[in-house]
Amino acid sequence: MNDFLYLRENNIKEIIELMLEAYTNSYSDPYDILKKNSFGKAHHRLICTVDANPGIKVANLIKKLKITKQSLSRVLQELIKKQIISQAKEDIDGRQRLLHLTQKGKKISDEIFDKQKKRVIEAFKKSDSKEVLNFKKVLKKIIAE
Amino acid sequence: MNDFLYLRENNIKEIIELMLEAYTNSYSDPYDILKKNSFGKAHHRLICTVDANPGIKVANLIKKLKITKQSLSRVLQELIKKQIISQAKEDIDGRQRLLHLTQKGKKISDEIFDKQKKRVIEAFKKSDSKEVLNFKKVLKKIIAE
DNA sequence: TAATATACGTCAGCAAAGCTGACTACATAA
DNA sequence: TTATGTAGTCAGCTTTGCTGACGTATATTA
Repeated sequence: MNDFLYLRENNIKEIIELMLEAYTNSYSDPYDILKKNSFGKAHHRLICTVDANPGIKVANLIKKLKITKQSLSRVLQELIKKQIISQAKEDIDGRQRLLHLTQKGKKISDEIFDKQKKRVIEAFKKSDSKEVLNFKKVLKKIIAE
Repeated sequence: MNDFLYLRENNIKEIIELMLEAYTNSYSDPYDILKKNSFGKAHHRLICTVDANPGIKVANLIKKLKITKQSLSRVLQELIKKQIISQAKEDIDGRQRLLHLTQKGKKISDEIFDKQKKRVIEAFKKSDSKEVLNFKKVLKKIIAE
């Protein structure tokens, strides 16, 4: 099939399943914090994405999360009302709304992150810097089209 | 905070968000194949997991996917009826059901995989074997408790 | 052997999170 | 001024998750 072992179909298939499992595990860890705040998985993904992309536009959020604006809106408006996320008009193009975590939002995001990071830190502690660097590099390449 | 750069909070947070994005992207690629077969995301995850874990028990599937047996059952029974997944009694413990993809199931899983693998192959082609090896190693460490 | 525990399946109902389509409000660009 | 682009909303639907209760077959244990 292919000269490079790591490009063999079986290896790719295995890695695709590992990504599912790693994601599922990582994003279920902060379950209690989310429940305490009456948040679900949709809120979780939204908070994480806004935290990692401060000032993101609604349109880009939709692209990243791959959901419709109606699905996003239901959750986003809820988080805006609860003052977890704030929106501000973009200066140059006044149609766009730039999203940020509020102070309150940052606090909750950090609480979520504290639970979520443990698993990753444990994994990274058992790895050397080169491995972690390569992990991140490949992740980014998978995301890029 | 920490002596090791890769253990800094900001890096961990970024990586956790990259995992969300990589998963979201990878698992949305075979959308057309799934739709063609009237399958949703739940079917997708189930097929991938059984493909990667032939002979898996229902109880272990529930643990891996982190859903209830009722949620699993709805989708699983549908795939059994459509002869995508087969179940067989375990020899030693007759209560357990071992799950496998049928021939038909393998065909569909491969169709899904063909779409899904492209993104990963592109990423791996831009990487060297060491990077891919480390990517997989770290993924596994994140999964392990 | 009889009681209990385990693995799986099922019924009913509910909640969360996704979807489509149609429409409005406002801002920008042509 | 008109057309296009960004965001928000209403209505209704499907999919995917949940809880609780119960049934059946098989193992295990007292």
